[in-house]
Amino acid sequence: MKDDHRSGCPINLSLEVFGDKWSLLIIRDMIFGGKRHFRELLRSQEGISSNILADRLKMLVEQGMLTKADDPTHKQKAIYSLAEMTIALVPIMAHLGAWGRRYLPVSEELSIRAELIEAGGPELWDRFMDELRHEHLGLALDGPPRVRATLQAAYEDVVARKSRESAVA
Amino acid sequence: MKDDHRSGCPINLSLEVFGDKWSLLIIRDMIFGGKRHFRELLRSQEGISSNILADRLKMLVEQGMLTKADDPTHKQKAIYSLAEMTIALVPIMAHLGAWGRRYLPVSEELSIRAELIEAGGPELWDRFMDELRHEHLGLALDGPPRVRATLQAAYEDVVARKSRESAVA
DNA sequence: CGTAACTGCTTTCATTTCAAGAGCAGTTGC
DNA sequence: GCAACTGCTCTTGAAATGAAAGCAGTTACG
Repeated sequence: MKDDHRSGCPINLSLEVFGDKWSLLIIRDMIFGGKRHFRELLRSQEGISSNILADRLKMLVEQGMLTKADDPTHKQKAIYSLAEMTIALVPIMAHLGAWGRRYLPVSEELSIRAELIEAGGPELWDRFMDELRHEHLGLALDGPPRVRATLQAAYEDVVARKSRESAVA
Repeated sequence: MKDDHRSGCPINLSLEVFGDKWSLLIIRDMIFGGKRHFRELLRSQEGISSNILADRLKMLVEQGMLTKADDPTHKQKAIYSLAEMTIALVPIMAHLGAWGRRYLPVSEELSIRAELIEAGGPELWDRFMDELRHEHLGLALDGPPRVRATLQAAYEDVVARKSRESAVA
């Protein structure tokens, strides 16, 4: 019915799911930024516009990458959650970040997370994926979550330091 | 001058380079299909059209992902080569193929390569990357290249088997 | 109770990109 | 000599994108 795929190649099919300029950024913000709501996702570094965001969220939900639920705390809020297949992208995000850091003109504050994730290696990725499964899928987690908090703290340290430096200059 | 990037985030910058529906397929065909010429790349599984192919090749060359040279055997032929930064995408391609194979409706013949690459693990990837460096960058390689040939043979086996099966049915 | 801020979108419209196909100026093999 | 091949380019219509404004509520707060 919906099988209008260009080919059955795994790489092609993957690109059909998130091979555009925005889908992976939304997923990035959910994974590393902990964002769950429309208005949060709208405040991306790159300035996605609301119609595109709405469209991509809809497609990602249709494709099983995300799920959408009502937020019990607010009748108009929707909560988006990562599905397992999206959590499984963490290693790819890690590689992608490492690759970008190595070959492209990244900024320091926006690549500190990528640096830590690269340094942490597969063990950190697994730990992080378990945290995400806990947050988004309700699975048990032993010990408190800490990976994203650590990444976030490192990011804020860099921002604070840069702010101090530019104040001096 | 040309720094009109949406942000300095490594993932975003990576997407600005190959975050579209075609660039990675071109790279896939060069890496796994051994394609080097325009007309070869035009015969992709997915049917890229010539203007898009021309545009993407131009952009990939501009961004340093590929290099273009005259083919000594034919005055009108151009040879495209992978740059190191593109060879460095092999692990990402491997993960991407593995992910697609796990979560998307891939076809058997087009995913056999992904299966072998996943099974081979980082050691196979490194070996393959050395072969690519040999082919595209002229670096030394000890022993004969064999990874792509092995992948190709496996692909052809599946195609042959499927052809036999459908002949019976 | 009033009101300002916030909720997830939708609509509009101009601009850009994509896609299919035909065509082209040569080059090559036979 | 001629058919097949070379890497593209051009044209044309369709589709996607992006900025901005707007909307029908809901909620927090004084």
